[in-house]
Amino acid sequence: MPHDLAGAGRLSASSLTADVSFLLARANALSFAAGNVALAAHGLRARSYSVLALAAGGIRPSQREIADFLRLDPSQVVALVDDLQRHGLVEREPDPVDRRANVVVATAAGRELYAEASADALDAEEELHGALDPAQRAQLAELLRIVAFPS
Amino acid sequence: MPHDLAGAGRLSASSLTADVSFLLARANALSFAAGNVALAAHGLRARSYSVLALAAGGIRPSQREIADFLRLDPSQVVALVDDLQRHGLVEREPDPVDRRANVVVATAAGRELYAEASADALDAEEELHGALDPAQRAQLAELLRIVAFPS
DNA sequence: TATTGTTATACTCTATAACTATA
DNA sequence: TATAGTTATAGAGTATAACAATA
Repeated sequence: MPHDLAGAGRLSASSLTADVSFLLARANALSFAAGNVALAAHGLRARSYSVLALAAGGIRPSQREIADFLRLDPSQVVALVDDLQRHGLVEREPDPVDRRANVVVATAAGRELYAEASADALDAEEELHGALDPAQRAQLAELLRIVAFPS
Repeated sequence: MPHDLAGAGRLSASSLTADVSFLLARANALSFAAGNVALAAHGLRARSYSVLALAAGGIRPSQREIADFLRLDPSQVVALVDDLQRHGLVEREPDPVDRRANVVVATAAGRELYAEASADALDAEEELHGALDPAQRAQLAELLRIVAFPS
């Protein structure tokens, strides 16, 4: 069943409608805006939330790993971790096997805030993807993983 | 066949991997960057290319329609159209039935540049989606249309 | 009253280069 | 020689408010 592009109006006839890059950009813009609204109540934004998620996951990532995974410049990670640390949500720990590297770990307060924020973020995502059934949502995630993490 | 997140390394264990918003953001960042590289040779960027695409499609969109479709603020469209017009790629025409509105149409030069640029943009997209077969690509586009244009 | 285009402004995000300390 | 983190800076993108002309 093809989608009728209800929200697109007269311009749904444009060739952009077939452009995956454009669809990706528009879907991301909606998702990003809705996510930021949901996260604002917790003093977070999309980027700081992502860093907190990695720090709270028990993986003990280095700043470099965070930069690569989130596709941020390492200097941006510095600023984001600075901000989270200032709010007592994460700590920098020296990597015992590489004294150049910092491992970023969430504090107890950070883990708690992440739990609260992620619940709201998931609610916002539900809202955004309400038109997709669970199978479609899983399929979208799978296809996006392939595009987002090319071998 | 599940994807192994080859590019994600150790952090593929993170819960972000299941977060469609995050995957959308990362896929879009890659797509956006690759697109801008491809478009730079033509003096365009993702946003100005999208405006040119709408102007070159024969739809005669108003600036307001462009803003809604591309999810830009109307004031951003002013700047983008200004720039394209300065380069002789589009013209503003008064809408005969609504004197408030400007209709944006591509010039001959604009249509020609769009043809060249879109070929390169499609090549870049091929590169990005090389891991997807045609059926998967069509499926991704269909799912993204539903998310990008909610009813 | 509401909408289209416009100007102005501030903020966030992104990109690049250079430096330091370690490896 | 290369890599992790850091600082600094400039540019691109986003968000908001206000205004004139027109509906």
